[in-house]
Amino acid sequence: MDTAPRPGLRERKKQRTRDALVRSALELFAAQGYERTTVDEIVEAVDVSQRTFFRYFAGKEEAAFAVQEMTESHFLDAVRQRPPHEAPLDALRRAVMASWDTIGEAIEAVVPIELHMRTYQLIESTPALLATHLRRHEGLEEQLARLIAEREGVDVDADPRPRVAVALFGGVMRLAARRWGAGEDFSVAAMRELTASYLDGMGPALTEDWHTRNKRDREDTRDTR
Amino acid sequence: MDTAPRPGLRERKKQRTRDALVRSALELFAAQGYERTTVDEIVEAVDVSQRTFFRYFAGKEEAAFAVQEMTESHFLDAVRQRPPHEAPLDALRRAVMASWDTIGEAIEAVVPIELHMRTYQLIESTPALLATHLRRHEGLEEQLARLIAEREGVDVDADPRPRVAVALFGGVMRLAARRWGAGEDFSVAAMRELTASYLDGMGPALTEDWHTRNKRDREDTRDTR
DNA sequence: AGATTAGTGACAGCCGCTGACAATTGACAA
DNA sequence: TTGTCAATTGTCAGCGGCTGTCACTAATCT
Repeated sequence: MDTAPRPGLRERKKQRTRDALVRSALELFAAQGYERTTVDEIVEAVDVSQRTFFRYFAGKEEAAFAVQEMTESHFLDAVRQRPPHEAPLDALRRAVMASWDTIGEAIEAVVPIELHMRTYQLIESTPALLATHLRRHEGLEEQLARLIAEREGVDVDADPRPRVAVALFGGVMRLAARRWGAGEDFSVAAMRELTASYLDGMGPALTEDWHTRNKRDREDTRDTR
Repeated sequence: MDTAPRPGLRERKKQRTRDALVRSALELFAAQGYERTTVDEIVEAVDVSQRTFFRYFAGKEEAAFAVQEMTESHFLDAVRQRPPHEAPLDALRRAVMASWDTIGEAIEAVVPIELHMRTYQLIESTPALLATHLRRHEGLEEQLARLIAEREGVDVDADPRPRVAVALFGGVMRLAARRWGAGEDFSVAAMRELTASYLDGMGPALTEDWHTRNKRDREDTRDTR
């Protein structure tokens, strides 16, 4: 399973340069904001040319999402490792919880976890980064839908249920993440609590009556003209 | 309620310039793609300076979303007009259906509807535009959540149910929109059908067993360590 | 009509990003 | 070791999005 015997000097050097660029970028972003940080500042701190930066990253944004990328593929792996007898939403929920317990070390190899947390806050509060983050999130949902469809043995393009389930799950996850970022407690434990509580709220939100209102017969809503 | 007696020459001129820029932009985007269209091309077709373009729009993107902006506020109005006795998800569903029946004229006043449709396709297929679209979508969800919370008389920050309900609804709506854009039939009727069918799938997706599997007892999933 | 104010055009300049080409450096064999 | 090849990098030039500044024109106000 270990397919990395000796990366070779060249490869190691590349990895070091890349990590240094990510670290330098995230530090500068956290210190002075994303927009106010120029690529020239980033490369100057690592002492490489601007052209080199753009050989490692397609754009300034990609550097900001380098660590996110790691956590996402880690989560996907966790989903793949769920036993097939678990129901879809159950497997997703357990995979989230499990991946948070083991992602720490991988992150720390590149940047301090605290910096990663601050980067997440920055993404949520910077419109340009938030937009890209949401697009990436949707890409992740697409991959999740295919995984779920495979688990359940259905055709992801013919059967809407995998995508619907993942959309519900993803929507609630984003809600929890947003609230976590807006709160005070940035610990993993807090995130875990929030996520569990929001996931528990999915069912109740679908039952139509919230306070004292009686259950009413749902007439056909297809056409209101 | 009509607070627009005489716009004045100056105001009318501004409106015409703006509409011309939007039309010119969307036509060029549709013809040659978003990225391959420069702001210089857009302003040349309207015969104004590049500086003027950036006085009307914060960026090239904003011109691409000018019509979307109209449809979104139209939908919000439709939600506000739903009678308060309707359950949240029911009101949202009916508001979508209702707003589609009346948005046509407002769009046509600026650009041909067919161009608006093509623009939507373009947004879905252009990564940079898709990202911004998703961020706008989330902004809309936030406004929806506040509306729903007000209708139901709950505190949007203390009670998670409005946001959860809207997240579920919004996620399913995006799914339908995405599929509509990927399909063949770009009529409003097709969109209506798709939306209804996806909304109907929300309930079934939450019930955990999809094929022959028996309902299993949900153990506690809060902690898997 | 004259004063005021809003909208515009022209110009200069920053920043993200890319193509092209030359220079450097690690990988591998002779 | 040394020479060759290929990968990586630096330098330079340039485009497109976007902004600040300032003078100029045209609509509005008195």
